[in-house]
Amino acid sequence: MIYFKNSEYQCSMELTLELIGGKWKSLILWYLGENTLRFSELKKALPKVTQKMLTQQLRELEQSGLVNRYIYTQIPPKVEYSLTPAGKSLLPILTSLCEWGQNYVNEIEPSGQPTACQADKQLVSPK
Amino acid sequence: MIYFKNSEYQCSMELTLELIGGKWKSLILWYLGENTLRFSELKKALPKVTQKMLTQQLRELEQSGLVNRYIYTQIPPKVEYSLTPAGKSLLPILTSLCEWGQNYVNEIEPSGQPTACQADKQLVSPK
DNA sequence: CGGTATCCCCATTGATACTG
DNA sequence: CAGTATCAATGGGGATACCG
Repeated sequence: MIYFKNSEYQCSMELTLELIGGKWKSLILWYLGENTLRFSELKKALPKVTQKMLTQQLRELEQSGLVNRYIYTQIPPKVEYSLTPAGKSLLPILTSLCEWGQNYVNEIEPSGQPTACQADKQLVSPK
Repeated sequence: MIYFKNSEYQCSMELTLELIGGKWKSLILWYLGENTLRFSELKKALPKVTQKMLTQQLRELEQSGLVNRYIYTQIPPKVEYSLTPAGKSLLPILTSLCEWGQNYVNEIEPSGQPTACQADKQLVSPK
């Protein structure tokens, strides 16, 4: 049994899922990657996530120390998000997961269009 | 954009999360590991999951081709679950996630008790 | 034992409006 | 622009009962 932040977990996997198992968390971490993105950029990259949800999940990731939040005190406001070292340390694993998903699709449906992990992300980064 | 099973996904990560992002799916895959477990054993290993949820998540994992379900036609019934090759191919990544979680805890709370991934699982396997 | 089938609640999420 | 605040709705998930 693991005790952490007033909760108990049966195993490390359960704890890990508490940190990144939220509905959109892995996806947010993945799209942040090595980049620094403004809130609106993140919102555009994740159109299926509502503003409310995005804010909420970002706050939790921030509490967990996986995401940095930098506020420019100006009007109109500007807020930038990036991964902390702890967050970045997760990226290799997320890459593996992504590749696993690609292999899965290719084996189930070999007819499908070729997919590429990095290409996915580049679709959203250029202005 | 990736099309798969009548749904469209923005990237491979989104697809992967569809497969294993369910509330308990990663945990189920993790506890199955290389083992073959009966429904009741799985239920005991995951006390926080209700029978309904466990059944439901297992069905979805089965549909996705990650879990085998073998039914002994006898009374009382006996059903055994195990990972398919596709499911097992995920285990190294789950192990990495687990280890990442341990490192995270140790860095945030160095005072904590030593944790071990494998030890976690052994707690539930003996009788 | 390993499930369905029902009922039902409340937590998560969405939609909308407002603000520094 | 990047949020909060509020209210409303939906469906995820719990509890219970029953079945092959």
